Amino acid sequence: MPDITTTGGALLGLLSKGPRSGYDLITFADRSIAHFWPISRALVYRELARLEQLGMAKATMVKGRKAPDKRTYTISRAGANALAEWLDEPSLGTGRVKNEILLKCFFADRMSGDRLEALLDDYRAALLADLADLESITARLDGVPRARYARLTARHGIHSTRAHLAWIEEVWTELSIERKEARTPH
Amino acid sequence: MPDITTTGGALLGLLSKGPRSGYDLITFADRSIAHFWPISRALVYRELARLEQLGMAKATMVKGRKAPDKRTYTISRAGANALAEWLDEPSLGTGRVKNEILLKCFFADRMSGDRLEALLDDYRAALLADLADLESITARLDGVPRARYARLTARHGIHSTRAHLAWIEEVWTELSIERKEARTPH
DNA sequence: CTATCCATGTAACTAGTTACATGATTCT
DNA sequence: AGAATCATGTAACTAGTTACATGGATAG
Repeated sequence: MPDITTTGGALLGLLSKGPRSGYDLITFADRSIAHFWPISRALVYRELARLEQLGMAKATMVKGRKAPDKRTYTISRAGANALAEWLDEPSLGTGRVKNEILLKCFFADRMSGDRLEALLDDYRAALLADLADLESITARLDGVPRARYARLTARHGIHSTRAHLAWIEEVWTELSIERKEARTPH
Repeated sequence: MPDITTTGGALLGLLSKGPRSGYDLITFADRSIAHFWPISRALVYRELARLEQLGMAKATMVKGRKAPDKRTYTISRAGANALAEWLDEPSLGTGRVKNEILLKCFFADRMSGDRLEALLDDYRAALLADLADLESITARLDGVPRARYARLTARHGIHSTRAHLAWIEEVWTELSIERKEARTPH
């Protein structure tokens, strides 16, 4: 019944590993769940305020010595319950995937010149960077039992990224076949 | 300079193929770009109103005979320019991927019993449904030159979906190895 | 000694979703 | 005749982003 949003669930999940400030949660989230659930800074603070209001987390002010004062949040009993409930709820669908590059590719016949090729090259570069990142993450987590599920989610990223790269190659071969055909008409 | 949003670009792209009403655009988008750029109904209407206000599309009222009156939108010269500009802009990153199932998987050690298995089973079912859908789309578009890019985006979905399915199998094997180890401790 | 970064947040805006409304048509 | 569906949209809400603010620490 406690109307938990997905981002709220994510924050409760992170808090369930120990008390953290908003800032801590942001940096931690960036290096863990951001690949499949990015959260912007401002949203973290707003959601934390809401979770506190719902009684799912408790904030305590901590005087800063070499930094500004901050609020440290601790998950409450109610919060732990809500987290468990949310985790146990079935999730429908396959996840929202918004890909602007694909959108542009869909309209590629409206593009000028070889913009599509440039688009694909940029895409590949970004994917390769991602892949390297993901691979260093899994390497670091390999054989660490506590990090089992973190590693598995990174593995998902690897599978997925490689698939995107393979798709790019497919597009390139199809495009080059066409260009050859265009040079030798019927 | 005309501050075009991505969803605005998508609508202009669809309008560039011919005049359409909001309703037409919604149904068309659902069967074309929705796999990588879902747009909700209400947002289509709001974006169309904005595009009209910006002078990128022109609306004409059409009396309905067996249906309510409707506005049909036609892309304007300025709209076509904005579309071309937007398509030519570089797009950074690899696309936003929000996957609630992965998020839950990340927190699987907080889950009760075999909820993770159920989660993965649901995920697989949804992916298989998606895959069938995507395969029927590509089959339909195969060898239709006009639909070249539409087909390629569907191919992207196929690559990606298969990767997700492969990941599920990987998780299953890892989980079953662990269960075996749990039965025969050190 | 000043420019940049760390650590913390707030305020204002934009994008996206859900719920509501309506009348005609076709299905049972 | 009543229920579901088509074909349109509007209104109200929620989620997410971008821009702003601040003061101490550290690097050059």
